Amino acid sequence: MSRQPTPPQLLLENQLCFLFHRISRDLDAAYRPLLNELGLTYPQYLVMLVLWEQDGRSVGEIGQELCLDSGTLSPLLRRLQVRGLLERRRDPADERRVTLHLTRDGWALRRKARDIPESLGRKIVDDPAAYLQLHAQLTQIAERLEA
Amino acid sequence: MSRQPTPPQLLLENQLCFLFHRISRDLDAAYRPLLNELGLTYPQYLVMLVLWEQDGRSVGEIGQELCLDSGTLSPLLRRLQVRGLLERRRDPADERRVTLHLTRDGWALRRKARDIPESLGRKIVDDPAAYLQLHAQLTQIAERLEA
DNA sequence: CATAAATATATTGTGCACAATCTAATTGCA
DNA sequence: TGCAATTAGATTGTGCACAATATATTTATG
Repeated sequence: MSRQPTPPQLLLENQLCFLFHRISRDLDAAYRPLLNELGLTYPQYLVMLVLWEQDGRSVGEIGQELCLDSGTLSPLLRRLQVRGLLERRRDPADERRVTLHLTRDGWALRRKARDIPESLGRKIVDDPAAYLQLHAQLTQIAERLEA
Repeated sequence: MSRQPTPPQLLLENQLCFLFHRISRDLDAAYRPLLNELGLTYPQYLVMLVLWEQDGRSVGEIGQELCLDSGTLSPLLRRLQVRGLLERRRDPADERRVTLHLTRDGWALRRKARDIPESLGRKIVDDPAAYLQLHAQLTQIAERLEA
């Protein structure tokens, strides 16, 4: 039987990838109680961030911003629509496109979300300088992986 | 209407959390072609890593190692069993426990996985010193979030 | 010893992620 | 103009993640 000891690179504790995987789930769990009060999941919250920043974007534009395809976004957007947070309209200029438009309730939710980012940020790193350093380093890693 | 400009902390580009979310998915995508050749998904690969390191662990022990509950692990382990990579046995000493045991095929897969970690590691950071620094920083963040 | 509490795992239901496929609309070009 | 290629989005199917709940076994307690 091939029961040699496991080579060190196959040990879980040495793997950077698992740390990213794990932190991503930790963050999701940290967001959950806060977002529950807004009735949103984390990916739904991301879509709301994108629309709060610029309303009326299309499905494709949101997908590009969040690196998500229509298979993920279509049902997610339908749930936000059912909740009454946004409307979907066919773009008259290009009938293939569907644009999303926040409702009054969708805009109102922004006030309740205002304090979430800072609250979460503090859970990751305390020091603002470390925050910026890590942000820069991770941005570089993400872009490298997406290249 | 409440159409004040979005406060900066609600801007997607300023958020560390989204970077973690995004990198986690980028890594998943980077693993996919490599793991496809082994017929594994990334979470299945994590379970195999844990068992290669120490065979015969229980569902709960694996869950603790990977921070996963039985709702995720039960069906995942069943798929690995159906693939013939492991067997599940009721622990005779405690009939509530189910222990997992790699088959010959499960062990054989370790050889094919040997080069994956290094290949992935290089996609994240080139410099070994930077790898270690980031590993330490992320470990601290993960432990802080899980505290 | 009987039974209540705790523990280990499984099941169900919801939602995200992504590949593959499909439809409809638009664009390019011969 | 007419048709092929492209583009936008939706749908389907598989798998992960997690909350809530259920079941069976073990342990603790009176």
